[in-house]
Amino acid sequence: MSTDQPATLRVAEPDPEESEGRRERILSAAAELFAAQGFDAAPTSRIAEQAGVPKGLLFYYFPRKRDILTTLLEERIPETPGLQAAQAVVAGDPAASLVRLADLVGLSRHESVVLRTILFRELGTLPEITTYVERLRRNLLTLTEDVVMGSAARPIPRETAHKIAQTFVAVLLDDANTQRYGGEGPDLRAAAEIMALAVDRCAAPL
Amino acid sequence: MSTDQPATLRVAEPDPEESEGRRERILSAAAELFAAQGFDAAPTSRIAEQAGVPKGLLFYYFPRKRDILTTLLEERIPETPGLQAAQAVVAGDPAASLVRLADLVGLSRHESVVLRTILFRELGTLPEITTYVERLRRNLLTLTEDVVMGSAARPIPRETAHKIAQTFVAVLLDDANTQRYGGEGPDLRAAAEIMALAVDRCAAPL
Amino acid sequence: MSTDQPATLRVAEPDPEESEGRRERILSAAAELFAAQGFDAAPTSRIAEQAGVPKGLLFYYFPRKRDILTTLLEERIPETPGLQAAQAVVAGDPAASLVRLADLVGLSRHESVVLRTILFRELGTLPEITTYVERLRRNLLTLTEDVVMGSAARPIPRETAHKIAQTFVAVLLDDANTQRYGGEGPDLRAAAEIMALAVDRCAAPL
Amino acid sequence: MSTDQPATLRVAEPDPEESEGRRERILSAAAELFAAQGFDAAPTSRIAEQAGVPKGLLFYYFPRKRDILTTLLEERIPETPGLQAAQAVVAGDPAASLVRLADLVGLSRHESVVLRTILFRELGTLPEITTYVERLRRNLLTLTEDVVMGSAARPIPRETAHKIAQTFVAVLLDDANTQRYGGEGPDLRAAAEIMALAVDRCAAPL
DNA sequence: AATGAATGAGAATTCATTCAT
DNA sequence: CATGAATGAATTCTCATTCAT
Repeated sequence: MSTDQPATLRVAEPDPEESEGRRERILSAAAELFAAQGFDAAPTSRIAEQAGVPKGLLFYYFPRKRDILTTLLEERIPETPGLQAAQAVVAGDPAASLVRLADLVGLSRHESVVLRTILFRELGTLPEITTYVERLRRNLLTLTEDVVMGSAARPIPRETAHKIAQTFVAVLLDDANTQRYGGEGPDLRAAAEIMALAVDRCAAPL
Repeated sequence: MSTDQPATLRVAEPDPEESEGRRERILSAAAELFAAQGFDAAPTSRIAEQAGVPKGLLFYYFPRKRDILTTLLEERIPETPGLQAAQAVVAGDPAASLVRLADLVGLSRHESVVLRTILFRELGTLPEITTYVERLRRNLLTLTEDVVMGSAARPIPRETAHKIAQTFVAVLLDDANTQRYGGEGPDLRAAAEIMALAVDRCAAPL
Repeated sequence: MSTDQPATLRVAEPDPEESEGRRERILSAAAELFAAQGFDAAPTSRIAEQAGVPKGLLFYYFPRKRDILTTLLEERIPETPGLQAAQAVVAGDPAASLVRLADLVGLSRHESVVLRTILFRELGTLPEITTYVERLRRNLLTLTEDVVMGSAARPIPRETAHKIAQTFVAVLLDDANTQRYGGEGPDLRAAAEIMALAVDRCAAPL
Repeated sequence: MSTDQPATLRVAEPDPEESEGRRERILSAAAELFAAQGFDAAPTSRIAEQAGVPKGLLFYYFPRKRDILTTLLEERIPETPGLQAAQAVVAGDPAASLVRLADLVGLSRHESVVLRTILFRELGTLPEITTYVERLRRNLLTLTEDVVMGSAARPIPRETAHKIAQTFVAVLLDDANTQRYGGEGPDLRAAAEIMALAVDRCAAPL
């Protein structure tokens, strides 16, 4: 009885190496290496080695090397679908709202950084990547625009909100891009404050 | 007779193929190919072919392949040295000034795009590239800050100018990055207008 | 309850896919693929796929890949055992007799062509194949010689009949070989007529 | 002076291994191996080894493995172009003429046998091979027909000559095919005699 | 100074075969 | 009996780099 469930669990995940599942370990190792050296420069043999699996297994799961990359896109990269503008809105405080939004989309969450690095590096080599990045920008645009509209103390023209969104999304993406190489990027909080000033200025009847 | 051979030498330069100099042609061909397919995916043989020079010559001028890349960085990438903030300033009109600045630094001039593409793609692989991009950002920051300060109708705090500069430079760089793959990036003019609103709001005594 | 399972077993055979038996389906698929692309170029995985059986089953029935080939030779290639010269003989008409013989041995029957293709292609790689082809030629020689002797209007020397047989069998085999690639081979009827002329000439007292 | 020409020659071909030229040695080694084990089963590494050249050189001369095969076809396989029917004709003796023709086309000359082996084996895999074999058959047909017409003691109908040619060419090709595996093929002399009988029979007014 | 033939260290990928279940 | 996940040896091919001339 006490052996029932525990036994299964104990046997299922016993080997520390097996804890993640071999297919997943290949994906993780590949993500790490693609990010560090680029897709072309990362040999499949190294991926297998780092994942601790035989070389043949890579091609059992992913017939061609690029399938590893596209699978990474499909399975590992978080979309922003569930995210609602309302979750970020701090009524009457656009600056705080935008900072919160940035936090929620989490482009700079560590786990994301590795994948984002691959994304920005390999941009333009695979159509899938271009498509993904374009969709990401569009999603962020809509989200940001809604947050700006929703958090403004007084109503502002949608057109202005749109321009602000364009600006802020660029900052968001430039920030993500900067993190690829650990450089000093834009200050998200500062940008949010500037956006708030613009909101304020344009809302004010003057 | 003795004049015969020298004549050939004298004529050597006008040859259209020779017009640019073989070393330069190698660099141009490499730039094109690195941008199009990435550093790793561009074979030296293709570079030689496209440059119209024998393969051996590549390694005569550039002992290792990566030397072509670093030379490209050193010799071909325009710095922003001569540029003075004053050249961009349109007194009293921050928006126009920023647009003008963007134009002057010319990150999106066609010639630049090729090199920028390489830069952003190979970011993180060569330390030289990281160094260059960081310097570029710093230069742009200073320049932008000065332009904002110089074009504001009424004085604004330097701290605010700094934040605006951070924001606008991010937009500038995100725009440059977008051009790598021909995607739709931020609208520079819109961003400039937003910056102007912020300047206005913060300058206004309210 | 106890009838439940057995019922399933009883129904097992009618399944259209099962109609031929899985082992037979493997052989058929292999024959097709070996003929189309050659033994080496036909992967076992494709054979299994085309046969609609799991890959493991191949090696259950045929421990090594070449066992599929040898089994094909043993079980699928029609010998000419039952065939009697008398069945082909049209008395007094050697030409018609030879054409009839060609028809009876049926080297060019569609089903045979596939196997013959493999045979001629893989000739020299497996000793079994060489043996088979040599036996085939000998059988055909005897058969043809008898048909020539039996159909000649007037008696001819066995030696001449032997030479005619050698010639006609060569035509038969060259014809079979030609069908491998769908090329235009010899005209069997024309060859038979020529043989008849020779018979006639040598039988005639002049 | 005396050192001038001889020196060059002496240095040019000194190494016994170099005597044939490396590119040629690759082709010879490949021919041998393709004939012995088939195109697919002969690894490029073995070819290089047998030719005594580094593996990379194969791909320097022949970018893809199949280029070795097609080059063999283009450069090593003797066409029958210069051959004139007249060269084989022994007036009034069709049998001798046909034997002589067989000798002149030399399908069974040792050097040819290796290449012919490849040809017949790989028939159907490369279109170039099919084309070549079809052209060969056509050339032989014309040649044989002319020899038959030219050597007949008394005139015979061209149609009959054509049928005889079809028959004899089939024997020729079957003979070549047989030599692939060292089996016992048709007797060319016997076939020639039979052809002569047919010529005789059909020329005779009876 | 210039060149192109040559090389060998890998690269991605394939595939027959094994074996635990 | 049957299976499909797993493996590693082998294969074709690429390419930066060298070097004799």
